[in-house]
Parts: sequence; structure tokens; C-alpha cells
Amino acid sequence: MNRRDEILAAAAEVFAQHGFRGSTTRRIADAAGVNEITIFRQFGSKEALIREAMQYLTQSANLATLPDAPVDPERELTEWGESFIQHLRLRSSIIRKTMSELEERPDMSECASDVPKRASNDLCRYLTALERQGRTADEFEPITAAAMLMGAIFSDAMGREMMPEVFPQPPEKAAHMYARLLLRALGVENRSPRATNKQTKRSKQLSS
Amino acid sequence: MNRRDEILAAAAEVFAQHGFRGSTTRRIADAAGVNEITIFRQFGSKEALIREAMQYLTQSANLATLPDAPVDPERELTEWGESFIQHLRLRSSIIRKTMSELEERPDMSECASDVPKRASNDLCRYLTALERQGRTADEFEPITAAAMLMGAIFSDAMGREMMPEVFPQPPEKAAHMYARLLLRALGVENRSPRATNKQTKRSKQLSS
DNA sequence: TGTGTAAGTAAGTGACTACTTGCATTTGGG
DNA sequence: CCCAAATGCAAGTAGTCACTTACTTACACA
Repeated sequence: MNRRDEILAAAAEVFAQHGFRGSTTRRIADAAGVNEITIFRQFGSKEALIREAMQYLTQSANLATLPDAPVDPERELTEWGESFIQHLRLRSSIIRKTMSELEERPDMSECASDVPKRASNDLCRYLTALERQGRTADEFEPITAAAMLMGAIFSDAMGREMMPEVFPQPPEKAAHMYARLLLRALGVENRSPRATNKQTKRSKQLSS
Repeated sequence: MNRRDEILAAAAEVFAQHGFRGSTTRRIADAAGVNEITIFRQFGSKEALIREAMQYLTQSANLATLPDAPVDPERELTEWGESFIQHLRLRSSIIRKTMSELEERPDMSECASDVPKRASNDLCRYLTALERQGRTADEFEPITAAAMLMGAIFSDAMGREMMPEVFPQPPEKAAHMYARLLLRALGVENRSPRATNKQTKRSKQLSS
């Protein structure tokens, strides 16, 4: 039904602004341009409605993919990071609210961890592939490295609005800078895909 | 007054569990072992009470300090990171709630950004000092590097409970691992304090 | 002993909340 | 055109919320 989706979208929007307790059925009905009763007839209860809205949201999320075989790590990681950070920024309000509700209503919002889990998995696989290609100069744990990049991206998406001076400028370049820093931590050369000359003398990696 | 502080502590605790809307004056009064009316006589309103509780909390936070002149970067950064991550972990509930309320009640919780702002400042100063000592092999922006380490630590403190498999094990070593990764990204040798030889040819910076 | 201050008890106010009931209206397909 | 499902409207229920009023109790201090 079209009505159903309108109500679900309105519920998600109101929830993102006001959280669970602040998402009154009145507010959701107004936002959807629908009578309050329709909500109860369609979904039974406020909790069922919001639960369904959350699941709908997490299922409709499609992440950027990383190639199975790394070719140009800096480019690939940057693009992945940019897509991920954009995804988080667009949903920062609802993510904050969901994280806040997690302790009180764990069953309702545990699906929210699917996206970061998948992202971490993908990123770990990619970094491991990099290592297996022999392109990393240093030993490292993929999970730690992935947590570092994802943590930087996540914090940027969550915190930049509140305290922009803490994060690198401009915001559109942030993902690129995080990715570059991570690659340097792993000792990955950023020039050629595989024919990298071995007498690398750590040329300054300028870009932008 | 002793009573005042008891009420403030109870308010902070209830707020950490239930957020602003869930922190009913009844619950706070019960948690403090105090009659509900005492709250209104002491603080005037629920909002004033919780605002005061938040300010009390942020003022009583004392962060670990970084030395002005780096000596043993790996040790110093690790200790700083461990103290910071412990601080965040102990307060993860209240931080989540505060971040969630930020959009609806910005004036009430903007003081919460003081701690991370100070931490970022300290860390940037330390990293800049490292660079000025000539111990970093690569060019880098201190803000980006600081955001990376703080982001990893922040995400770890906020997200590990929800999805432990995404973060490095064991949790007590996480700060150390993040710090080491960051130092490698900056090309900092982790051995000697100053007598580092200049012809660094990116020997693998093994440690541990 | 008197007095002021902080605290408690009891009761209640008006506003809001999720949710229900009964009935009228619209809408879309056979 | 008819029927049935979906939706709207009006009203109401029981409960909770922040906050108030009026009065009483406990205690420190002079």
C-alpha cells in the first residue's frame, strides 16, 4: 500500500528528530498527513510501527563495495570511505537516536548494527587481500586497521556538526585523508598498482 | 548541601539510563531517596535539574595529560589513549543519551563537547611537537591524525558493547593498538627518544 | 524556648499519551 | 451500480507527566 509506506517514512522522520518517546502517534500521523487512527489500524501499536520503520530503513541501505582484488588502494579506499561517510551523515540523526535507545529497547534496534558489521567485514577482507598481495610493508591486524578507519569515519559523521573544529577541512576530503593515513600506517605505497619500484624512498605523498 | 548532590547524582544516573524524556521527576526522586517535591524546591524544574547535573558532570571530568615535549611517543600516546577510552567507556550511556538529545535541546548539552574539544587540542599539540622534533617521517595534518585516533577510541567506547566482533581484542589493548597504528602512519620510530638515524629507509617498524 | 529552614505528606491541576469505540465517508473492483 | 475495504471524524478511557498548593514534621541555632 502507498499509505503504509507514507506512514513508515513519516515515522522514521519523526523518530530521527525526537526519538522513541518523543515520537507520539499524533506527531507521526500529522507528519504523514493521516488520521491517527489509521496508524493503529495499520500497525496495531506505536512500537510495532516504529520497529517496522527501522527494519525497512536498514534493509534499504546499500553500501558501496570494495573489489575482491585491490588495484588502486588509495582510490578504492577513498571511494568506499566517501560513500560510507555520506551514508552515515545522511542518517546521523536517526543513528544517534537508535544508539540512545539501544539499552532500553534492544530488540527493536539491534538490526541497526547490521550495516557497520557488514562494512567492517568488507573492509577487513579488502585489507587482508592487500596484505596477501604483499603490498603492505608492516604487519597489522585487519580488524584493528578496519576499526581505525571506520571509527574515524563514524566519529566524523556523528560529531562534525557539534564540533567542526575537531575534524579536518573540508568535510568532503575527510574520507580521503583518513584513507591515506591508514594506508601509510600499513606501509602501502600509493602509486602504481603492482609495478611499484622497490627503491621507494618515501616520496612525499602529495595529492589533492 | 549533601541532598543537592545526591539528587544531582541520581538525575545523572537516571538520565544515562532513560534520556531526558524518560527521566521523570518521579524516577529521579525515587533514585535519590527523596520526595519528588524536594526536587522542585531545590531546582525549580526538571530541565534546570538535568542541566545542572550535566554541567556538574562535565566539569568534574579530568583528562590525562600529554607531555609538552614527547619522549616516548608509543608509551605516552598509549597511556593517554587508555585513560581517554576508559573515560568514555565509563560514560558511554550518558554520552549516547546526550548526543541523542543534542538536536532537541542544544543549549542543555552543548557543554558535553568540552571534553572532546580539549582532548583534540591536547593531542594536536602533542603531534605537532612530535613533528617539530623531526621524529615524523611523513607530512601530515595534526587535526586529521588526531581525529583518526580519537575517532577510533570514541567508536570503540561507543560501539564495542553492541558489536564486539568489529573491534580488536582484548579491549584493554585496543588503545595501544590504535596508538601504534597512528604512529606508523606518521612514520614515527618507536625505539629511541631522539637519536633516531635520519636515513630511515622504512624498516618495518615492528614492535610488541 | 522560639524561629527559620529544609524536608515530608496528601491532594490535585491541566496537559498529554497510547489506544478504543461507534459511526459516517470515501474509494476501487466486479 | 453495489459492496466491501480502507479511511476519516468525534468522543472518550485510563494512565502518566510536570508542577502546584496547603499543611505538617525535623532540626539547627540563638
